[in-house]
Amino acid sequence: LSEAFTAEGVRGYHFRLLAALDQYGPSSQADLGRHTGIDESEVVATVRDLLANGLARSRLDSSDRRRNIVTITKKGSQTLERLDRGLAAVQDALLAPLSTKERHTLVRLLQKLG
Amino acid sequence: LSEAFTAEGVRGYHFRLLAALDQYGPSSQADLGRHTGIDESEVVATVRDLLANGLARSRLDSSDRRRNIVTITKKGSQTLERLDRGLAAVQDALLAPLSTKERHTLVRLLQKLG
DNA sequence: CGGATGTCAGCGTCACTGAGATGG
DNA sequence: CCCATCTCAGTGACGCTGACATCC
Repeated sequence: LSEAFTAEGVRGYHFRLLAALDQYGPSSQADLGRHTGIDESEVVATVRDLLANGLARSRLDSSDRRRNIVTITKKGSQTLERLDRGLAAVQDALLAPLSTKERHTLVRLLQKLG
Repeated sequence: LSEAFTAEGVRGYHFRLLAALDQYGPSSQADLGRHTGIDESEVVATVRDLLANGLARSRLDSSDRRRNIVTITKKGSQTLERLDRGLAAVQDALLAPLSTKERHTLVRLLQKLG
């Protein structure tokens, strides 16, 4: 499950932040925390990792100097794509015992829970 | 969810070990690890907590002096019962959005995955 | 000898708390 | 003054690895 993550030198937090950056575009760290549910104190360290690995870059918001606008890089997008493919493969293997109809039912029931 | 645990001064590992002791009776620590899926190195520390809190007691197996036979105490059983009731309440609240039929379906689908 | 048991030390991830500095 | 943002330090639970001594 996580061999794809360690192969990319990435943890779950990195993946979730990359996915949020890809989905919402350049975001402040506070927004990243809100979109991913990751605590602000964790976002700080995780963004720092992404910057160090060239998966994202950041600049100060000129109109609000508190904000750190984080943007995904091309390298980050490529890494995210590989992680997405690996995740899809793992999910397929995990859900293999279920038929297509059963998968839909499972998703529906789990969504009802929250 | 976990307020019932902290109220008893207990973590998930404590609960799982108490439940295993209640279900299987006096067990060696190795057996506890196998029954609960908790790593041996974690069983060691967790059993030590249970002993310190009077929730379990242990003695050496006279026929195999490597083994530590752990037994649940009356206090441990009472604590387990309270935890069980608290857990049942939380589960009921969590599954409230589902009908009885839907709960059965969910359990069946999840069992297929595991 | 090989294998099982118990113990210990350590690491990594996830999740949270509290505090502080800066800026709107 | 109040609030948002960012940063840092620390704690706890969970899960694992490697090592070691003891005993069967």
